Amino acid sequence: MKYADIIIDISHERLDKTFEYIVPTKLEDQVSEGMQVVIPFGKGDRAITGYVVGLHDKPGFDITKLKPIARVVKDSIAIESQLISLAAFLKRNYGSTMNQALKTVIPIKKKENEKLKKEISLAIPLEQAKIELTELLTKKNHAVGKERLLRELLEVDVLDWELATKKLQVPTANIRVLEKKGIVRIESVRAFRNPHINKSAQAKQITLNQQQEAAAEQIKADIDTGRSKTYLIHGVTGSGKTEVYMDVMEHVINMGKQVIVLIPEIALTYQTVMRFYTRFGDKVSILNSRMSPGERFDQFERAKAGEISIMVGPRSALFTPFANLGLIIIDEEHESSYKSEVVPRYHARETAVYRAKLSGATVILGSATPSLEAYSRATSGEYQLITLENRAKGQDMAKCEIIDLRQELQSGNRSMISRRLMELMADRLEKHQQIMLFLNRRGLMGFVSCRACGHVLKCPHCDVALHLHKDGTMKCHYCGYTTKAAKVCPSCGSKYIGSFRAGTQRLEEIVKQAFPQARVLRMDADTTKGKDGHEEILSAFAAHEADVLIGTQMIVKGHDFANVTLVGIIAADISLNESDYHSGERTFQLLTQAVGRAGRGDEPGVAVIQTYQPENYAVLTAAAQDYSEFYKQEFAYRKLLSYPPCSHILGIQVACDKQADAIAQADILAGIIRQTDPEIVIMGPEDAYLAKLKDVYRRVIYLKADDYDRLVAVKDTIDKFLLEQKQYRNTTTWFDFDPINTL
DNA sequence: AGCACGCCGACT
DNA sequence: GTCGGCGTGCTC
Repeated sequence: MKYADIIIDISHERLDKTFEYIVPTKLEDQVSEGMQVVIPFGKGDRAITGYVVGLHDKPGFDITKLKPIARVVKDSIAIESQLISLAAFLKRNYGSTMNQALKTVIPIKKKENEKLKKEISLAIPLEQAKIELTELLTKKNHAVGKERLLRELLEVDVLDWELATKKLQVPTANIRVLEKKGIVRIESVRAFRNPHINKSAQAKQITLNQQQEAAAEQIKADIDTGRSKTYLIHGVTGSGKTEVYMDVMEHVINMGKQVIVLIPEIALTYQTVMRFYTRFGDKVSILNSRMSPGERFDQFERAKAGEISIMVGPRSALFTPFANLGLIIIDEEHESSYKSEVVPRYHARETAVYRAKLSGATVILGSATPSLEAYSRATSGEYQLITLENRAKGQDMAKCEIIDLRQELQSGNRSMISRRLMELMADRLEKHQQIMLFLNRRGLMGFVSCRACGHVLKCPHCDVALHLHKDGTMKCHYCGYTTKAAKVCPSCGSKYIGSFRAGTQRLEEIVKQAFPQARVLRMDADTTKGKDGHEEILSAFAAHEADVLIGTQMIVKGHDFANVTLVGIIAADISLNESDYHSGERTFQLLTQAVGRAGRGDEPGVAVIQTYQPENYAVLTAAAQDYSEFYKQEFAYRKLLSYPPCSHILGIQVACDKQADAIAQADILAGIIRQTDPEIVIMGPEDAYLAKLKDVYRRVIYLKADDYDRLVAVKDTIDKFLLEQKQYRNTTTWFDFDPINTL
């Protein structure tokens, strides 16, 4: 007799353990580790799905209480044991239930999303079929449907079920009868939905330059000796990291192994995807967030079936069920989208390294502005550092000018655009070259406030400002609360109340005013509403249908515009004023990327950085395009204040609809932490950044420790306590290790 | 999570 | 006397 350990598909801490079931003899050859099964659970034996995570011959529980597995879920993708250990890794290192971890690791199984295509074909030789047909015609009132079907089958080998029933109007009963007689055969074929069909593009021969060649050869040599390593390719913008990736990818694929390529969500554009298609053709599959669960499921099935060898996609593509994974590439490794925002809040970089270890695969991280985490590991020798110092085609990096906005103001210019930038813009417009203006402003603009007393109108359910919409309403972007736009200030009664327009919108007006002849495109949340809004604006700009492109971060990522010779950064220090330890790093990355947009073609580029803090190290080092200097200073700062990567942070959030309970529970947890690890640094409990969201109050506690495992230990202690405590069961607690966004 | 068991209040 | 409130406990 076999016994199975099963994780049940209910995400609740109290059920977050394995339950043992008997494997019925008739299911013994079907049940394996990773299989999805249906089991009777609880008093009423209600049918619940679960995942088999272990099998053994001896029962480990009171045998009289064991129930048998009901059935195996049909068409489920068995999670390989490797992915189960990945789930265990996520649970341990990022905090979640095993069920939540398994769900992030396995493809969403939705049977209704899986289209089955039925096909009809002849089950007998052609000659015999002809006889059958003539026999059929001798009958007086013979079924015309059958006749049509047989005639068609004499012509073609296989016939689509849909085609037969809809177009040929053959009644399904007729087909069934023919099947019973053994004349035709009906087969179900899975209809895969591959989102991209365009194969017209031609692969062009790519030759690596010396620098790229050296990088690729180094990695390939290591792969050949069978030692899996993690590489960080630090290559300046335009150095051609992608060519290096592709060269190594080809090598790995020729070895019969598979490759996962992670790219940031925002870079998942047509161009990026096409580069892989033209090089590798049908071997490539793409995952993106716009795909339906069914489409994603299909792609994972294809990967498991061995139909593809490359999966390109965002964070979640990391869990592609490849049997023989040889390489994981993480492009733009520093991007924050590699950190999950839902439990388990895993980081793709660490998780990729772990998955690679499990299957002996190699990891390549690439960035022009590596994260402090990756770069510090590279300098310590944990990762292999590869540097690409020159642009692929030998172009010079753009020249940078820093404009001190304080001086600008002193000399009477109150505009968003400095005189120097104006001057350069006029020059470029005259030369018919293109300009990009970059306003480094995140979200929260357009809120409504009173100009008399400064009162800001907030959502009654959330701790955030309401946004004014064009239809005369005010909306909360977090919960959707909508109300009529206020005419007077609810606080002081003043009628001088209004919203600030988004910065990009005002910038557009200023540019149009100053250069009435210039064609201006604006790219922000307002102008990119449609599905391909992004793409449309960018390709219009690439086709030189506009002279000036104005936008937020989204315009600085990934696109090559050969004719852009001037990049203006309107306010470099806005992101510096964000109150978390990443602000310097984020500013440096954004500025470097923005500067890197200039001078991609033959003409040299110029970048103008406008700032109120021209002496700031992030601004200075970005202007000088000096990563190592930036790294040196930023690392010293992190070291001094014990921030990652020099130390680790655990954010704990307690949420409850009753504010008093949230506060009380957070205090209790803080007490427990003090007890279990008196040495650990505790900050808080305090209100979360959004203290109230959808009428739920949130408290946060931050812990700091040099040793990650100490934080894991605290998490485990809290988990255990939560399981045992009876009070405050109405609160929910979750963890965020090394958080990227302020909780 | 869901369901049963169980011990107290206001009802046919 | 019983119906039903939701507190407590358990689920292989």
